[in-house]
Amino acid sequence: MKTLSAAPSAKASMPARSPARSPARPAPRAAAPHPHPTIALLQTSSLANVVQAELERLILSGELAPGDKLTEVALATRLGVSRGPLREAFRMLDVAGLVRTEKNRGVFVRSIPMVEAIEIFELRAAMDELVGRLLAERITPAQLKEIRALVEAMERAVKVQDVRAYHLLNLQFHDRLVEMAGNGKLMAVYRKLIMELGLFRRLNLRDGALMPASASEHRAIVKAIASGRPDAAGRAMFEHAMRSKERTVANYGKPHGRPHSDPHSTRERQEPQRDPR
Amino acid sequence: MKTLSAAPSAKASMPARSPARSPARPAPRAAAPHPHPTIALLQTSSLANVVQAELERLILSGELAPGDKLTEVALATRLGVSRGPLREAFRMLDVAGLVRTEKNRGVFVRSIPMVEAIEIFELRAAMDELVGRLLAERITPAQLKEIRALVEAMERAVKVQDVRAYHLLNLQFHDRLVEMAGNGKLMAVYRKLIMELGLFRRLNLRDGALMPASASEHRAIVKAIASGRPDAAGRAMFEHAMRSKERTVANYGKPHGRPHSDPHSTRERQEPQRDPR
DNA sequence: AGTTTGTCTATTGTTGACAATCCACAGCCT
DNA sequence: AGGCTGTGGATTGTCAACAATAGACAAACT
Repeated sequence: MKTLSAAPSAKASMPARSPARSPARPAPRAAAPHPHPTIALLQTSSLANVVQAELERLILSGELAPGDKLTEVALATRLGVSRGPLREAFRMLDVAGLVRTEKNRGVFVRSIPMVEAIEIFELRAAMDELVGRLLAERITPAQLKEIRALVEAMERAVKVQDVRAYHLLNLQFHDRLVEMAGNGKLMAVYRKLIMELGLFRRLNLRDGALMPASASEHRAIVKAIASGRPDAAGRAMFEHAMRSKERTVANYGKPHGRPHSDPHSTRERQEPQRDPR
Repeated sequence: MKTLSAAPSAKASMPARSPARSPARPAPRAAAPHPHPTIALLQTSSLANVVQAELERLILSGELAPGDKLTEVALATRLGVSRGPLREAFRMLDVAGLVRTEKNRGVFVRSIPMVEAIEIFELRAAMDELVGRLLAERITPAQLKEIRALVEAMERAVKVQDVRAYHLLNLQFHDRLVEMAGNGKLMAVYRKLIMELGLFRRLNLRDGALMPASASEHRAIVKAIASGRPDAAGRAMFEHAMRSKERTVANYGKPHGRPHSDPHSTRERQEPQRDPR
């Protein structure tokens, strides 16, 4: 099952998305049961969409870092398209919160300031509480089994101190829970928030010391959900999200070894930095 | 430093909006204390932004109704711009959820199905719960006075059976509460959801009989917030939102006099409606 | 010397033209 | 008649050229 892989980016705007919940739209066109993948892509995605997805990937992977200026001709040349579709992709990413546009000056990769990250954590907590409530009422045994497996995988990662694996599993765990809650809008907003948090480097891993705490909270969440009590499950998830926030805030300013001076550091990383007075 | 953090997202969807409360954005460039409004607009808004705002207005006012096809040349001519900026505006509105794009077929005003409206109501409930929690802790006496005035205005509207006034006051009441909560991200997402709900006609007014219930819940909300107990305030707001959802669902299918066969009915209102099997 | 003004270049904003695709309808074949 | 095929018109997708703005550097003036 590919559940997760498609999760984080998932085509923010989505012409071709809609996994289960979208009302209809069975086949992109007519009644084509097996459209060749390339054909299907051609039918649904325009250049603007592809460019948008690719830029999203570049940004979330860190290849384009917060503050970077996205020059139109340079990027268009690099991606092999003209400026038109690229600009359309810029507009999508702007609304999605991944870039910021300054008129007549250009487009820049957004950087999420601490205060905004905190806001996102709080909002996510509220949404997670709803997730817990919904799941306590409607989760199936098969789903319970699945998330228990994720929790166990996380505990193994803790034992081996594999911070990277833990991080990915953690994302997958929460994403699956949100998805299982069965509220499409909730899921869409949640993923958008997680994407923006991806711009808040300084968060990724480091300090594996607090992994155990997080892990034990996960077990408590599953237990509360399995108990079938909406209030308890909601509270468990809310508290977990708020504690994640606290942990992040606590780490603020800590000397954090740069994750890894990435090989792309040759690129210019010019913050706009106008108005120097 | 320019604190350009001013209105992080807000701008994307609603450039010219946000009446009095917008944090700052005093001078777009340099240190111009009193930029002529027209100048300021020229400095910040490109055609794509203006077009986006105008389309947003047309859609939310109902002048462009759900299902309407937005033909590029027609709209571009009507608005006096070329197709480029118009297409960029389309991409923004697409991500914002107001229109839906089908490759090689065109852009259509989205229509929110009932199930999605319900999802939005639930999500809003979760967010409102957070709003209540936050407000119980940090609301000021002046703010309390303000929202009490709104509640009283709503009660007057109920007494006179002015459904339209009540509806607007209700929107304002909740918007102010969210704003007072002091979480910018929360506010941005909340407003986006409300905008999408605006596409869910069948909701606006009608059945003024249930106004009193809604109104009394508002008073309970204010009371809970004023009491300073986060749990109580959160619960009050959550329950209110969920009851709003129930009221809407209950009205589903009821014979509802078409709001008003608007004068624009001459326009084609062609649903795509392909795939007729 | 410091400040202001003028010019120049790189980059963005906008437009119009060209290519590709879809849809409807007419004509042909069985 | 019924269904398939091909053509025509309209609309969208993409591109490249043109106009406008911002930022930087140099010259001129006080």
